[in-house]
Amino acid sequence: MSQATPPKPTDAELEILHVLWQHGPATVRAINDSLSQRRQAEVGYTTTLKILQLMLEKALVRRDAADRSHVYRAAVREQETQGLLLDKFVAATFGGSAMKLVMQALGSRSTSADELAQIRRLLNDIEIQNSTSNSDDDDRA
Amino acid sequence: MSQATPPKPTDAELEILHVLWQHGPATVRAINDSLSQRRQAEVGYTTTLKILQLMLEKALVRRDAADRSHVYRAAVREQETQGLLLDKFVAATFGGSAMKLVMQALGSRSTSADELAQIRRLLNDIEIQNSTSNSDDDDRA
DNA sequence: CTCATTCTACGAAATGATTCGTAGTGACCT
DNA sequence: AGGTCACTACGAATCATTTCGTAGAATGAG
Repeated sequence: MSQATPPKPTDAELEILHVLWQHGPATVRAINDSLSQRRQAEVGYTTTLKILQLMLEKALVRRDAADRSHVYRAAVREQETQGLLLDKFVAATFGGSAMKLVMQALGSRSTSADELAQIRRLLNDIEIQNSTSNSDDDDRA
Repeated sequence: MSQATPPKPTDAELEILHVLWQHGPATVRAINDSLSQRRQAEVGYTTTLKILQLMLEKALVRRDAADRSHVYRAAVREQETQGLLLDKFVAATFGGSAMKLVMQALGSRSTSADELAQIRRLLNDIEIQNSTSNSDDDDRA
């Protein structure tokens, strides 16, 4: 059981993870280029390299050092990482209430009909899940 | 328009804002006590004081210095502040997609029937808003 | 008046994140 | 072989945040 959960990525680390999640394994050079595009300004090559090295220590990424230019890949899944960050954020900002967060996200933002329908579909799925896993509780309000 | 938007509060500042939002105006002493309760450990009195002084500079709080022990009050509204933080968070973590956030928040979390109903109600309200305020090709922004 | 208590103000240490410069190494081209 | 280029490793400067210690002023009790 030496598999400690990788720690919460910082902002810069998260940005690199986004690149890796989107593009798949990549060299420092490629990651740095993506990063420079994504922001408005050039990012120093060694800055990106350094962060990747720190991420390697934290086990947020793995690397293949077979070639001279190492290839990095994400070692954490997108959904899990986002869930982890979401938990922290909800705790700090909304006192732990995911409901408040959802209300705020939907309420103070323009949401298209498509998106609303998508959420409804999700709600239905969740309700089905809830009722099938919990047979004595069939409420038809 | 000299009303610059107060900056994004840090974690410690946000925690103090929570206290102020919940309890209303309070002295440093009272705030410090609430903080110490909220966490597991004692918080140094001067630590709380210092943060409040910084928050004052940033215009996150106001203070009444009439008495010897100053009374601080929140200068930013809860919903607005949460909305600001939410925007930043969604941008950094979900690439700007509030939808992904909502899906994640609802999907990977146990949500009660009550809460689901609450969200459905909110969805209905939003759809009504959308259809009444915005009929087809009538763009009155 | 004097002492103890409580307050504010401020400096500064400790920590974490981000950035970049420099050094060293290997590869490739001529 | 010699020179140039791209790469990794690493130290260190910078910046923001959080924390606390100390000093000095006001207050109230005896």
